[in-house]
Amino acid sequence: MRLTTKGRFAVTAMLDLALHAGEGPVTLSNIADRQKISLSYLEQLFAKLRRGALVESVRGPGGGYNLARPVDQLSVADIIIAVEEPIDSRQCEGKENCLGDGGEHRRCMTHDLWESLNDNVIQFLSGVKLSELVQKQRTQPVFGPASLMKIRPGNTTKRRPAGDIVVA
Amino acid sequence: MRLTTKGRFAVTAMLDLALHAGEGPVTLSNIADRQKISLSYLEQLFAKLRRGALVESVRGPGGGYNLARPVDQLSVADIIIAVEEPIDSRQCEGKENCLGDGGEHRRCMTHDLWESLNDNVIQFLSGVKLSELVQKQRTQPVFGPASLMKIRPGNTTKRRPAGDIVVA
DNA sequence: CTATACTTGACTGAATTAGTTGGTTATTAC
DNA sequence: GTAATAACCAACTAATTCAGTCAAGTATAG
Repeated sequence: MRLTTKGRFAVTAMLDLALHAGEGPVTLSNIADRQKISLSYLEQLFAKLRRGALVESVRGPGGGYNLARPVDQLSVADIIIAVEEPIDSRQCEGKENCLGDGGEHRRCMTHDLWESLNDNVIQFLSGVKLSELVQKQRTQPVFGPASLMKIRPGNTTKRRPAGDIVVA
Repeated sequence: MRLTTKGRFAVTAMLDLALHAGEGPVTLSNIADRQKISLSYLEQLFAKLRRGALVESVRGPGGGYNLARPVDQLSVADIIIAVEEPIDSRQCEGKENCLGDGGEHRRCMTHDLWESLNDNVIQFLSGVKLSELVQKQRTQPVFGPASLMKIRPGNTTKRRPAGDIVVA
């Protein structure tokens, strides 16, 4: 998984779409205007989102895009995976002979190490559903930097410093 | 936070460094040989790691790099933040007037939304310490794709599919 | 003094990002 | 049917980042 502004754009656009769901198809021009994203760039992103079966399109006047699934079944991970093409993350293509270390371990650690670290991040972002973002956005349109901190349970390992507000 | 191969290289290199700690300073040439990373690219990365006070350098013959902190106080997040320059993540530079939505909410959602999502990922990666990676690497040099899945507690929300092995 | 090894800076080709231009289809409204 | 709408599609572009090269330094051990 990669994590760039591209994914951010996509998440933003999808959140906008979710916020206006139920009002019929949403046009990309509308999203472009509201979120200040280039229309043609949005088209590229939505081509991928459509291929990934995250959105459905309606052509012609009155057309636009709809979410292909309910908001609680669409995660941030889904979106990012759909738009960011996958990463290589190994320079040994499955071979077992990529060490000059003295032979302590047979496979290079790079591969599996990051692969699993990756899985963890994906697991995490899969837990953040569009529905949660919509709800936060609706109930609290203007919020401080810490208001979404507590979206997921599971970060109970660490006490956050005093200034932070837990919303959940 | 960004997440590219650059950060991967850095994490790999730091893990290599950690694995050879206690044997005196480690040279970049050694890391380059073992991990098959270009020496000059490593130099760039370690320049940033040094500025970020994650490593200390010893010049001259017999020199090299040492970790600046104990392995249990060095997280994956520290490394990635040090080498990947920060992302913009807002197109309204703190202004309050970035909507054409009809004025429902005053600030554009993009900014705070991703900011806090970001914080969550950082929080998560901050929990993965070098010491854990070293230990996994030492006790189980060759491991399957699922062996690091359970590094962190906290993903108890979701049952993983049957094939996966939990190591922790 | 000399070899080692870190340090710095400028520079490069390739890839990716973000965006543009210019079309073509499909569908609705008139 | 024809005009308007809006998704689709392909090629092309400027700017940035990635990954790596090259060439100089400077500090230190022996």
